[in-house]
Amino acid sequence: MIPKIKKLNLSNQLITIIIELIETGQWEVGLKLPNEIELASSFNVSRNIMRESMKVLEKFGILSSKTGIGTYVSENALANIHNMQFFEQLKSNSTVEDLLETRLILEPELAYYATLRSTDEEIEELISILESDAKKHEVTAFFHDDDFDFHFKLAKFSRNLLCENIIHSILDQLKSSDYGKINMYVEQKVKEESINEHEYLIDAMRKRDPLLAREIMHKHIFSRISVINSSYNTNMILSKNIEKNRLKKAKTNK
Amino acid sequence: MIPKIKKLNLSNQLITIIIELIETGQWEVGLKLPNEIELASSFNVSRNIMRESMKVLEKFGILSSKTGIGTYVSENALANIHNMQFFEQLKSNSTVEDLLETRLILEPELAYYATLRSTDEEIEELISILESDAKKHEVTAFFHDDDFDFHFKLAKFSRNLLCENIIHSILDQLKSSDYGKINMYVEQKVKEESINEHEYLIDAMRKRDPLLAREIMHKHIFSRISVINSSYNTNMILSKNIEKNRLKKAKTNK
DNA sequence: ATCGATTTGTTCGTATGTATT
DNA sequence: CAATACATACGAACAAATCGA
Repeated sequence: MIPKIKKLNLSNQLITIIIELIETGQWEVGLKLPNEIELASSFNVSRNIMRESMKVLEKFGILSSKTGIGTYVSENALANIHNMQFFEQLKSNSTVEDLLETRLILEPELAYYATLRSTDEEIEELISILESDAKKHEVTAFFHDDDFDFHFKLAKFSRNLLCENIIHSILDQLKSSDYGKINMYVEQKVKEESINEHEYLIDAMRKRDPLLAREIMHKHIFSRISVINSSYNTNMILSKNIEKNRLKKAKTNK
Repeated sequence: MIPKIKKLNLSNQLITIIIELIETGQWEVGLKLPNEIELASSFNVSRNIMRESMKVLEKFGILSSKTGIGTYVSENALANIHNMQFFEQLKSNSTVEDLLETRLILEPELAYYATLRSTDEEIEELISILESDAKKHEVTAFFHDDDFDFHFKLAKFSRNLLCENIIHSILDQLKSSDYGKINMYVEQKVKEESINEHEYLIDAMRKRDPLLAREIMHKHIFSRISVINSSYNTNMILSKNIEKNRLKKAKTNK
């Protein structure tokens, strides 16, 4: 095996170094940094490199620069360093299992809240998505934009912006994953089944029955996951029935 | 009212413009961009500003530059643009209500999964946190590091890295919010109550009773939220009892 | 395999705008 | 108003990596 030599560019190195300085407390929160010229010379880089790094750290809420005043370590630098690491993971490293399981956790509750908080007009919106969905008789993409829209709008109607964003990111991520590609070629029968489940959900929302809506959404996502599991990827184990196996695994791995 | 004039610096403006170009499809995914000098002149900025902007967009996984080759719009640029917006919101704009409600949704489920998936040794870890917690007889910070650790470790033991990170970010955010500061000065009685709830939860985990663990965690977070609501901030309405009022409000606001 | 063209990576010098005193 | 300190911005140049002839 030939070891891969990753040559990090200066600004990325600098970003890492500065984050470490803050994490280890050598640069305390709220600290006023020396000016750009001094900083650059103390790190032995040019001013532009210094600025490129600081620009990134500023965007992530770790540093904060004010014209004519100076640059400071942000008050919530530590929290945002973690957010940044979270972001790195979200960007590339989330497993399909984690993504699907998070949907299974979040979306039933969001259906619950959406049932309580959505307006009648908003429920009509969901119906119109479903109709445009049902009209497409051809076996098109199952995990297509309409299905995406339905789940995304429902998250929106739950009136929790944070959860809405989380779901949006997860759905985006899934679309570009293998799971998303597999879902494109699912058979017509499964597609119709899913549309039916969406219909049941809307019925529950119309009746303003949040508990029923939650239950339907849970079954819906769970069955969707199961279909994918059984037909395409046996490793994608999510079923609650086999969680005891996981438990054993965790014990033996110890 | 004097309108606030926000003078955005060039690179931030440029970042916004480029994101819009990609969102509207004018810059397609996978597109190879002109070289930095041409780009800079077409945007009427210097090459350094161009580079600062591109560096940020690269860190967010929206652009991708390779030495000697050129710069491209990333394959998952659209997903990462949304991730970036999610990040912006996470950084600063999440309401305490949304943060707490998301805990209420996630953590009971995480307790469920942690009960199924944690090792015996990991449960012991939770106990040791609790003991160091209980030892501190003085009325110290209630929402202090031990409480944080307990909830964070539990999320870790759920074996879902995505959820673990979400919870970590939320707890970080709450600590630095008004809610976090209020929580510092809660009375001894409430603190003991909370520690007891943690104990019940550990008992349920030892019995490997996931449903009970979930229920206890839900009650725990819910009661914690209620305490804050009733004693400090009547606007922080989260109780499910008053959700019907929210529903009415949503209707009338339409 | 070398050379030249292309492109990003990096540096320096200089000028401008803005906020504090 | 002037002096100072700082971030913001520009332009020219060279270094390093990559690709194709």
